[in-house]
Amino acid sequence: MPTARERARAGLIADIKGAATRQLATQGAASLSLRAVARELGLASSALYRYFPSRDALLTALIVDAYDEVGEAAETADAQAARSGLDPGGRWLAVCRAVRDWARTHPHRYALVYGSPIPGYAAPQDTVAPAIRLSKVMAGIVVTAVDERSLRPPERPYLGPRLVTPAVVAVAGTVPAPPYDDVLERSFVLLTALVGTVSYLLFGHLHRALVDDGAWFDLAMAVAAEGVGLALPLG
Amino acid sequence: MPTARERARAGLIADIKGAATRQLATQGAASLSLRAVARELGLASSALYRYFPSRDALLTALIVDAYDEVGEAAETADAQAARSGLDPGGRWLAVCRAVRDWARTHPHRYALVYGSPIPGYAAPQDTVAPAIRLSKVMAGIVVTAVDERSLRPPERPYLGPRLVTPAVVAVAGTVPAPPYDDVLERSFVLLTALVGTVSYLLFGHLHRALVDDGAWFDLAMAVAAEGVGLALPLG
DNA sequence: TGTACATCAGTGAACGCGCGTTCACTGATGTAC
DNA sequence: TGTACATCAGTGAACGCGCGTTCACTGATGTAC
Repeated sequence: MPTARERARAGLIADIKGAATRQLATQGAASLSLRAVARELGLASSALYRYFPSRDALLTALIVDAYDEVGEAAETADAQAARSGLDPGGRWLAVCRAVRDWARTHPHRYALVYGSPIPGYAAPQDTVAPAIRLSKVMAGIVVTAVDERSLRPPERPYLGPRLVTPAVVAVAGTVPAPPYDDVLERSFVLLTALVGTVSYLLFGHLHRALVDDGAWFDLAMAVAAEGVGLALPLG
Repeated sequence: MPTARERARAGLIADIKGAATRQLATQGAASLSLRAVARELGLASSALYRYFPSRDALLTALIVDAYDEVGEAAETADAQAARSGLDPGGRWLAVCRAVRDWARTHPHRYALVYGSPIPGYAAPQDTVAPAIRLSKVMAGIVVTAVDERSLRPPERPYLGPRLVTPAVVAVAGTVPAPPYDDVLERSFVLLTALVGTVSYLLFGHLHRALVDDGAWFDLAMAVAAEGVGLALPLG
């Protein structure tokens, strides 16, 4: 059982992250201010140093949390879709929508992890594991589709040398046999299309270009997945 | 003929933009500082107000220039590919590579326009026309592919109501007849996959994931284009 | 070609404000006997 | 159960620095006659 001090500490860490997150919305990550956070909480700015050794450490905590929430949203959506009996295509569409919805709800936290890098900030090793949770979900779905032979083999397979590193193979857990041996290379497109499309929508590049954002998003994910051989359920 | 004053003015405007662009690399757009720009040029900070009415106006100029350079790179690559007798797939791959190369050469200017929005900055109308130059190139290629019947019709066509606004139709110049009547909706995926992939590479999300960035980029563009029915030339 | 005047470029001080981090300190909470 | 001591939370002043924008001004360049 935690002591009163420990509980107070955990609570204040959460409060600090909450206030910092609220600041992201108005200031952006680059000008996240410890003093402003302290002000909002009614603390002396020096008090924050009891909880985070520096501004960058606070940023790292926010980044880790954001990756973890995106990853969890994706995992939950995938698990629920699988339980509902959906095929890999249905599972991936569910994941795409979950990521899109999380980004809509937390646009500034999405930008924190999938937007431009923060100048002067270098992400430490701690962010790597949370960052690849989404990739793991994607890889799991693709491998399932390969295993159950529901993935359409590529019309024009890639025949050159392997383009992904052993680290990627380790995340996926396997390299399928032909005609699916280029599937790891190909399936990164699912991720870049997802992140690219969500960013495009969120950052306003499709302002006044679309009548129905939601319907178009589903179609865009289906079109991108078609290139990988994955059929998404539509309409 | 321009007077000495006019020439000096144009030169100094270029110098200011150059110094500001150099600042982007170390500070990021959000903390672009007029005083630092003035310092680099050996001017009083107040002198900049003779050239730009505010910090945001300087930012707008940088954004317009960046969009224009991306657009011009795309237009040039497309024109040259077309002159070399390449088909629409070859032209689009050339455009993708040109955008990727420009982004590699000017990572911070790329982030300025395709990265996270700058907090507190609202892009004025002046940025719209330069921003859609790339889309126009893409639309031109797709329309050509439709016209010459080299675009593979969608396996699973989208049958619902139109999802793009009349403004988009105006940029493309036409809405093709079936089976290509959903091509405008589908072909935005070319853009989001391009921008998403370049961002992924540039912002470090594929750090240590790829053995050969260039070969994988080509493959990724080909996979995304396959979903739209466009065949890119590979290896 | 020369002069009078208007325009423009650039200065430097000022306004009012912000920041991250360090440090010696007070007072409260927890722990070992 | 009570006491002595160690640990931790939070303070407030200080260091040394930054910012955008305004304003009255000097001196140079351009223009009309």
